[in-house]
Amino acid sequence: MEAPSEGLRKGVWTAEEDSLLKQCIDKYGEGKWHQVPTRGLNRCCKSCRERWLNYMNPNIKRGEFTSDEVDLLLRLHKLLRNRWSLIAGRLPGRTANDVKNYWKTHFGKKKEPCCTSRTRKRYITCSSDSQSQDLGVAKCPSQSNNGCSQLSEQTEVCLSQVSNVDEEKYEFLNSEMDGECTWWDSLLEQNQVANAEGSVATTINEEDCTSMDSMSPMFDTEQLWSLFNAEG
DNA sequence: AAGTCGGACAACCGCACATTT
DNA sequence: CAAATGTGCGGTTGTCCGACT
Repeated sequence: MEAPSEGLRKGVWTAEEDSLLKQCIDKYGEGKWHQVPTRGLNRCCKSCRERWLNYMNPNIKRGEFTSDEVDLLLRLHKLLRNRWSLIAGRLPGRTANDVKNYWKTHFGKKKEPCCTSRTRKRYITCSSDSQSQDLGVAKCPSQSNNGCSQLSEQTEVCLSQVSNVDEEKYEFLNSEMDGECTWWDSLLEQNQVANAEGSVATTINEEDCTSMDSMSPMFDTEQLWSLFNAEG
């Protein structure tokens, strides 16, 4: 199954290893991870994959999360829970690891983001001229060819209300999320009406939105995103 | 100035799923 | 159909570094 770990390097990647990895990706392309360790890179294929997907991939956006990204992240987490890859798929340039780390850092500990007296090295960006314009819309990983419109209007609605003050932002986001069930229920309700004639039906319409974990295994995320799109 | 604390993030690990043989 | 292999994902850990004492 997994490659034997004897003799394979672990820990922080060096610039030389990064360079070797990039050469391998250039040659074999993404997805041929088992080829990489054969190119003089003494790392297991999984490590190579992670390094590329989480750090070296040119599509990755570094730096602070913008306010609309945070807003979207909160909404998506409410809906999807810890499906970090799905959430990341809706945040262009962000990886599942990024999203996961950000969530745990800022929200996972039930910590008020501003209650600390320390000035942290990273902040939630709340500028009114956020990068939302540059961000455009999130793409569907499974529909990466043409992408799809994602929550953009809802996000803009939120953005228009986001304050430059962290406390206000946090409270606002919380209040927004408190209304998420209503919004979600409404979304499902609309879909039910739209599908009343017998077209594709969602399997989650009976679910309380606070208990997504108990969702039917038949739950189809693509249907969910189509609902998102239809709503936005 | 030095030591400590804690946040942020990169990387590791184990498991599950998909694909191939 | 079952085993082997490859890949993806989420949870956890380790390290770095800035802020504080």
